[in-house]
Amino acid sequence: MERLKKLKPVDTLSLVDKVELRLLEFFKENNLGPGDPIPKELDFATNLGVSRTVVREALLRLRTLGLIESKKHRGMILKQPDIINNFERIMDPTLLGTKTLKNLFELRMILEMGMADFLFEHKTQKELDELEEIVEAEEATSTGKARFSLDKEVAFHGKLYQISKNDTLQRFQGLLLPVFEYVYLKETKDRDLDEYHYTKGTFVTHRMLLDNLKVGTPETFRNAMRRHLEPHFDHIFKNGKK
Amino acid sequence: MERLKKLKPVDTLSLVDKVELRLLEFFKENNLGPGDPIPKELDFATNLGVSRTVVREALLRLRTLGLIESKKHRGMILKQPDIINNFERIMDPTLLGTKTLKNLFELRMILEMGMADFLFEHKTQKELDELEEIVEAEEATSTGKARFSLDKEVAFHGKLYQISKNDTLQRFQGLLLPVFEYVYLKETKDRDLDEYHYTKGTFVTHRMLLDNLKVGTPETFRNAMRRHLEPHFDHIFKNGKK
DNA sequence: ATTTGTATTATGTCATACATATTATGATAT
DNA sequence: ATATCATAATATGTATGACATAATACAAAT
Repeated sequence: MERLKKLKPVDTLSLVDKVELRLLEFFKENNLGPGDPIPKELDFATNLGVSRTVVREALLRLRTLGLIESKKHRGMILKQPDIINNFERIMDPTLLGTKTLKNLFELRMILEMGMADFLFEHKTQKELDELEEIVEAEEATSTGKARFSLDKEVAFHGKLYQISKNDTLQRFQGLLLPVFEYVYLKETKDRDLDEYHYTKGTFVTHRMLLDNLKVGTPETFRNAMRRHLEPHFDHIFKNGKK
Repeated sequence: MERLKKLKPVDTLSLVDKVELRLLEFFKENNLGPGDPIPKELDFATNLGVSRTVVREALLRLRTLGLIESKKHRGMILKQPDIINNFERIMDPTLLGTKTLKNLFELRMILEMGMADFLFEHKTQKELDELEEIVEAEEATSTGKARFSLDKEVAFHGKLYQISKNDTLQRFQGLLLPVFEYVYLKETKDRDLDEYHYTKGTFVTHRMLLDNLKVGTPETFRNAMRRHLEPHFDHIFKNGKK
């Protein structure tokens, strides 16, 4: 009975699984890179000794992952995989678990805290002006309280990501946005941000962040951002402990 | 001729595209979430008025994205999509373009800069001890110079991510690792990190980061981390300007 | 009660045929 | 000769029907 332990499980991979792996091998063996055309489905099928169906499903997977692009009715070529794109289709807050949502919300805060150096490195006058406009529009409608309407919030922080000049980061935050909104709304239901007590009596507004971005340093900006995000940090850390 | 502008392009979506969207709608309409079983392929096919082939391809896409799990020969159920998993298969530095690589490298630095608050919030004595071990092992073999072997580097920073207690972040960094290594190696070829001149004459070692994590604050830690990463920041920003 | 056989079921795989869009090529008209 | 229009060739897209296979439940057997 004990001897059964020696028996290693046989590969239970489906044909499609195997073909997918073989295809990836094939691309590597032949040094195929983005832009290169690949053989047609039928050729793969006959050479691999499987039906076109199987080849097609394997190719479809790689296409779904963004590794292959299908020129309709003409052929397929390898493609530079688009990392972010895969997220987009599944980044639906209603389908993600609460734990993942929490993680993603935290991730966004980490990004905001960590991007300071890139902002200062890449900021331009034009962008500062645009940010200025956003803040002014905000001030015109705001009551001076801590709570902003969600769209103003999004506009301001979105602009920051844009200034970072990192496309991947920018698109990534675009994906995190629905999550942010989702959690934000849930959060503001629980308690009233207007009433929130900032540790030093004042809260850091978008205006202050902007001024800081203009004349400050990455270091001062990080500290300002930390205080700007304080309600969120507080919320996360408190809830984690209760 | 001008009137042609009014003509909006007809939907060029393939049947599979449409079915994929319909399926997603269906899940929402019926309030289906992770764990819930979904109708079988044939039922979808007859009800949608398309062949099983099309339904199957649409389902396969969602499966590839991790939205659906197929219990072999028994049926399919909705699944909590695994955000990170999709990355893993395509995160091959040789297949990613240099621009994306640069973005991802930057992204990793942003994460390291931004995670301080979470480290201080979640750190435990046990983890500090483990980090201590890592640093000691490192010091035993190191010459005291700025350059560390890659695996020590990975061990230390990997531990930090672990301390953050954010699974998504942790797995994300695991994916970024190959990119980091890839860029790191290219970087250290260009110039010698041993010779690197830190702005204040000293460089921040892992030991210092650890001590800071023990007795400092998120704020001091961020500043320490910034200086620890200074060679990388410098490299990125210099190259961007030339 | 545990094991073993059996029917059922939904997915996995196969084979074939036809539809459709793209491109190239050649035919036609001005 | 240039531009426009048919035509054929090609590879993917879609449809259909069939059978294989694995998971499960339940009956049968020891």
